[in-house]
Amino acid sequence: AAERFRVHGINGIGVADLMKGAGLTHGGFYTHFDSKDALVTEAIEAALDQTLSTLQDAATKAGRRKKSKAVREEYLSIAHRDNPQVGCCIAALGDDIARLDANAKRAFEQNVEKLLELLSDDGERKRTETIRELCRMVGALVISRAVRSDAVSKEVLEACR
Amino acid sequence: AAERFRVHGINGIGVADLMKGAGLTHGGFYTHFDSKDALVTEAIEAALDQTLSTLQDAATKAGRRKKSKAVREEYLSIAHRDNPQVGCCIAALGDDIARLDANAKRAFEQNVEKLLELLSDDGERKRTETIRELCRMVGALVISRAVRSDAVSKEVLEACR
DNA sequence: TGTACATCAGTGAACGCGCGTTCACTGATGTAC
DNA sequence: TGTACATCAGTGAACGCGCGTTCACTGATGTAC
Repeated sequence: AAERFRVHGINGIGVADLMKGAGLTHGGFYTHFDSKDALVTEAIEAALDQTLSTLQDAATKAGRRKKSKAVREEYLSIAHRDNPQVGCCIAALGDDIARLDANAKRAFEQNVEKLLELLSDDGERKRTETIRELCRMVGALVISRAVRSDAVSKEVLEACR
Repeated sequence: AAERFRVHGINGIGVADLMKGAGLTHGGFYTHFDSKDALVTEAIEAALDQTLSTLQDAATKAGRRKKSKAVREEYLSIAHRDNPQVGCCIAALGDDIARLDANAKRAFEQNVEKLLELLSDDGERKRTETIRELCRMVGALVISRAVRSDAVSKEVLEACR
């Protein structure tokens, strides 16, 4: 579900399709979740965590180089643009999350804080600066996915990288 | 429709509701549009134009000050955050547009180019720099709307302003 | 080890509902003579 | 000016469909004695 929501949007995929994707019939869904909304909340939390740890891995592998640079390059890669199903929720579901309830927004906010920490180079950079960088990264990914020409899409990613 | 789509998302509002909002019944819809998709395309084009001209007005009123600064301040205002129905489509519908067909994406891309021009201070700033600024603005608005606490939301807007 | 019963994830038909779309019809307006 | 007809935006019932959700039932597994 965490993958499908990112690809199709929250209203773009239903319970029956999700269960089919899991190799089950739709009826059994409610043995596991109270409602689709409950699943949405859990799926978003899972997706946020998953992408965070991908970026943390990129930071760890960076070795002596600045962590923020490694994170930025991973985030603004063509691979990230082309694989929203395993990518950042802020970029893939930001608009949907803005319409969700406080629970989803709280999880989202906590994730934003963790990303800011990851971009801070162990406290070396100012919070204001890391906020700007995160915003730039998110905006770049959204625009690079919504633009028609591949040239402009790549130009946007590169400019922000 | 251009307003409702920005508030509820493209899948979040239907033909019948839109027609009711116009004071009509749903049946007459197809006298004016071939399909909901056709309306979506036209509505997005209209919304893009509308927000562009709001920002152009802000630039014009700026007088001697840098236009880009005036645009940025208008874009990253609390008023813009709280009124998506008349605000930027990139931030309100970016995720949805990424899932639409080439027509919508072309209109979107043209609008991005116009915004970049508006941010260029009559060609004074480099394209790379204006791209970065646009991405930062879009990301900031998306995040400020999806975050739970008002304090963090305002902090994000202010950091990018 | 063997039988009886309880548990419970999963099935699949069915629920009411709203979706996008179609269509026969209405009734106000414009045009022709 | 008055009558006859054409046009066409808008109406509202109906279409098939997929949605989220419910529920009686199945059948595999675990537990008790």
